[in-house]
Amino acid sequence: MTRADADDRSQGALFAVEAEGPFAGVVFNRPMEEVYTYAIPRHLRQSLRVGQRVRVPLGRSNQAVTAYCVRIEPTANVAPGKVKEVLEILDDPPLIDGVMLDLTHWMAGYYSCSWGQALDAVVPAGVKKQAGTRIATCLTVPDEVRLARDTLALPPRQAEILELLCKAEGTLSVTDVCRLAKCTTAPIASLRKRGLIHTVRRRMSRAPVAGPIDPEPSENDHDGKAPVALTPEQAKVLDQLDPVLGSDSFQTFLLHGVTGSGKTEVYLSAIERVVERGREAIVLVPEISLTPQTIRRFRRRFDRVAVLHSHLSDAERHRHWRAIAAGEIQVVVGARSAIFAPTRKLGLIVIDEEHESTFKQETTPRYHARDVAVKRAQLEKVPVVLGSATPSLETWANTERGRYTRLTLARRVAERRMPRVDIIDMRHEKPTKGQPLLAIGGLMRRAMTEALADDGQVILLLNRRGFHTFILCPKCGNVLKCGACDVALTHHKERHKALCHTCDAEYDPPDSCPSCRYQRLHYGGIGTERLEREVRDAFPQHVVRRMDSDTMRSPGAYEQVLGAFRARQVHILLGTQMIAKGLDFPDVTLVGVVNADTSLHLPDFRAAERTFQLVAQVAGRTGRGDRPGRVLVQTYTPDAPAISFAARHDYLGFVAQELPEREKNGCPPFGRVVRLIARGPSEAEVVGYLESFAQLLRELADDSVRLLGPAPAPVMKIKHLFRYHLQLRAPAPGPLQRILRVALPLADPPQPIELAVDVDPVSLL
DNA sequence: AGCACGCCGACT
DNA sequence: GTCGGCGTGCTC
Repeated sequence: MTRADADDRSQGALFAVEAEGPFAGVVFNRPMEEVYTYAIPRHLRQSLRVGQRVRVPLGRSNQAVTAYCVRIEPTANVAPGKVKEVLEILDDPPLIDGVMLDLTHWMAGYYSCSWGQALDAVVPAGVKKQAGTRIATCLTVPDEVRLARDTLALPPRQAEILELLCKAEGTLSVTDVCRLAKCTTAPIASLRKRGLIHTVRRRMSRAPVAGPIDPEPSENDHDGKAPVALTPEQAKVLDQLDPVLGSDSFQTFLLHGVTGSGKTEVYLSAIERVVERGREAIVLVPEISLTPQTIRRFRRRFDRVAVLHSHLSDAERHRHWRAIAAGEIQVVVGARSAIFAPTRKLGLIVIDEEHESTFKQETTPRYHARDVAVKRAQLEKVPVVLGSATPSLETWANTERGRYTRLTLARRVAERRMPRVDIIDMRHEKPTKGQPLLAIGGLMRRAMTEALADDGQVILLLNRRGFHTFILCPKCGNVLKCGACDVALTHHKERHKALCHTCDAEYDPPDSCPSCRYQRLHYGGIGTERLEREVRDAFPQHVVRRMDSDTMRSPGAYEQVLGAFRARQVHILLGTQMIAKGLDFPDVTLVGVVNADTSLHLPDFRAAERTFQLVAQVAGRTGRGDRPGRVLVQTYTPDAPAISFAARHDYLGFVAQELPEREKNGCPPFGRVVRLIARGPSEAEVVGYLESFAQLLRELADDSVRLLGPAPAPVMKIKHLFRYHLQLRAPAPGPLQRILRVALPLADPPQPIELAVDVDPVSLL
């Protein structure tokens, strides 16, 4: 097929070929459900494999588009006149193995996207673009020339080059030869002309020698590979895991271990046994936990670790992918998408902090990496370990139902105690008259003074960025909002801007009310920036550092601050969620939760669960050394179960309290939710569309399915687009999937309106 | 998702 | 008379 043919629109029929097997079944990265059948031209028949990407002509214009080959079959089940030919194979070897094909097929059904879209989410962009490689012309010497080369009378340069090529290991490119023989391309061209060497176009790594995957054999490496003595609890858990590790059987474990109980050591020991048996492990952690500390721990224990951060370049990601696919890696550590790592002989999957909502992808396909991991483990016939101090209620319910096996670490390592947690009822902390409201109450301040005097370090959590969290007109009651979003603006004093945290729009802080022109706007609410100011003023002798997404913008800032905190050059570390998870600093003797209520009153059935998790997690950051730790929790709702159970380290109590609430409302884990979000520039059209969609769903739904809405989404407008949603709830996922499979193709949104389907949503905002 | 086809309004 | 708006439907 020539280029001219491909460009000629009127000759589409020329692309259809006489049906002659075998045929390739391909899927597209588009919302097209079916598998399309293409003929395989003779010259590709030997090389085409399932799991490769191909270029195929599509549509009347026969535009060449990329597709994934998902099967090869002897006969075509389509009208023969329609079948066209595969144009080109893009990958060799295939990118996707059989298990990943099955996994993506399952994802497509479960998360209501096309198979091609699921496949496209699995392959990193850098791999698709073949980043870090280029096409080079390689030179080969035919065997008869190789043997007879001494008998040939050649000019000196050409003889030299031929000798070079014959002795070289593997093939050399034109540029390699020029460099080695210190010549131009002229003698090479002459050799080619005489037919003494041949050329092959080949894709090569751009870097002459690929650098090491594991660049930093860290500073104190000596304590490295020595096995660590396990606590009796850890040893018992490992004994329970051991028979399943490397046994080719699927089983899901929940490792429920309190903060500081040594879950990571259990993972490491389990992975060690898997690696000893020649298998590989995938470890998923929330992005925020990919700290140098965590990474170092894995690198000390294993020789070949691939760490997949979000900040890898396309080329680095590609290199890692290839190394994993080549079986050169023992352990893959990474965030969400690392669940798709192309391991060769997977032996174990670990999901650390399995309750974390960052495992849910918020763009199509909206998969949950924990649930995908369980499915992958099932397909690979390997065990999967979900670890958490505060398991999600879904996972907990699965242990109660006997689907998952529960393993418990109830005690901290080294006989350390859980920290004492005191709740401070802020309703009794009266602000001094005439003074602005302070973030830190008297009790908190005193405890900080004591901890610091005792040479301890302090962590303060406040889950809100900015200086003031709202700007209000006291005359007309107007709260200043983003022009594009239905969201209150946050005042960032350092940047002299009022920011929208949803669309990142920046405004100059107004000095009068935009609606009534009143001059004395009230700036209120406390964010991390203001907390920092207050703490610096109150503790001028101590070094204070703030960690939130504003101060952590430059690469390396995170490591820098944590390093300084570890070295005790920083005494008080304050910040958002960022400081609540996974940090392990032995000298932290006080953790203060500045406002435990921030996440408690959100319109989301998981609000209580989130609050419980956050308080319990941050409380776990103290008492990790020889000294006991203490936690203070400031709240206006001290009786909220999420807070009081967290204060008592009582996960089971919280679960026993929360589950009946969920059951009453048919919320997970007592049912499945699918959320449909429509957005568009015209509110009336968005509502109209969702209303008609809801009508269709009501007609299709059986009695087990409940439909809620349409209703405005809690954040009703983002970037000038109105958002409405509706929810489908049912006891089991089956009926919901069936309804969607029928309804979605019948209810394509009209022009500018977009519809997102969120199966098992983690956020309802 | 693209992209062609088709059926109605303002222009050389 | 045509150029071009974007609604509808198909893609092996």
